[in-house]
Amino acid sequence: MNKKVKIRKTLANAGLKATVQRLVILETLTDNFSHPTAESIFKKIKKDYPSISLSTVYNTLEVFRKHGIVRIVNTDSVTVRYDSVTDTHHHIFFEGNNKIEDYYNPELDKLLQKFFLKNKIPNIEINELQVQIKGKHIRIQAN
Amino acid sequence: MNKKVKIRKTLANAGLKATVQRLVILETLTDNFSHPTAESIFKKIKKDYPSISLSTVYNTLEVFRKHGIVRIVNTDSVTVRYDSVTDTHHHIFFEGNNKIEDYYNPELDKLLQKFFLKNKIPNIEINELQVQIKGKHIRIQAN
DNA sequence: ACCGAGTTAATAATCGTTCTAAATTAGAAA
DNA sequence: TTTCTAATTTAGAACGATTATTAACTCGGT
Repeated sequence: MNKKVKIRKTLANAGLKATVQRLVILETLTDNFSHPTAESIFKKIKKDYPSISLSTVYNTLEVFRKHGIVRIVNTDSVTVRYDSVTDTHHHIFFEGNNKIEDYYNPELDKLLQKFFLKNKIPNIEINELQVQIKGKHIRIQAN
Repeated sequence: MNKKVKIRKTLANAGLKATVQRLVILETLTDNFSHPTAESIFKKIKKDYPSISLSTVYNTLEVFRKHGIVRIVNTDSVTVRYDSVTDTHHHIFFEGNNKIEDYYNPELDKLLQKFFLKNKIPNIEINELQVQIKGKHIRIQAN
């Protein structure tokens, strides 16, 4: 299925009108794996579509979040970053260059689920387990 | 060892002057397991020590963070929350009431370390693995 | 093509955090 | 104990990110 059609379908499934702004914001987000900020999404879009407003980007991202179309990535900076992938996955935080990457590993998910099934925490019904992997970006040695 | 003495020692070890403000901020933080915000630390202290400034709280927390005395807890809200426990541990995020609790489990740490030793991620030298446990607070059934 | 609810744009307001510069203070040295 | 100085604190301004407001616009159903 074509990308644009997919995006339209996502909006329709959520019961959201397919406005130009929503289409372009969601497309920007799905094309970018860098977990952009609202501001950087705005700037990227502004080039091809100068009439877009920053508040529309904020509003739209919040609407998307409420509908589970995007999620917020937890960083230790003040600004919020977005991710259009909402299924179970983890995040790699590269020290220094401020990059964030997705990390998928169903085996890890299973391992964690199993662990918390055995080691029940009282008073909580877990619905998400997410690992934050933090470290330094290194170059692989050629030898 | 007495609590106040311990706090003085922590500051001395970091090479930081033991000012009243630092002592009281660090004490507030170590007494509170609720991962407070800068603002809420400020308010708590203000009662007994009305001359404290909000910027001092911000400054001091940043100094502490740089010296590894406190760490920032990643939430998906805009405001930053602090934790005076800096050794390896995980966080439980309770949905709804906005509470955050520490979760210790050396077995989990070992499990994760072992996992990532087997499943190496290219280009990264991992120095922290932290699990975010998210879920609903529930009441245990009495039967 | 028209209508109405939903959406957007522009901008003001707010919130949390950082910066600035002058006043104060801890702690080393005399 | 007093003096000195660099470190620290204070108050408030400035800043940057986000949210709220409201009038104008538009999508999609008729």
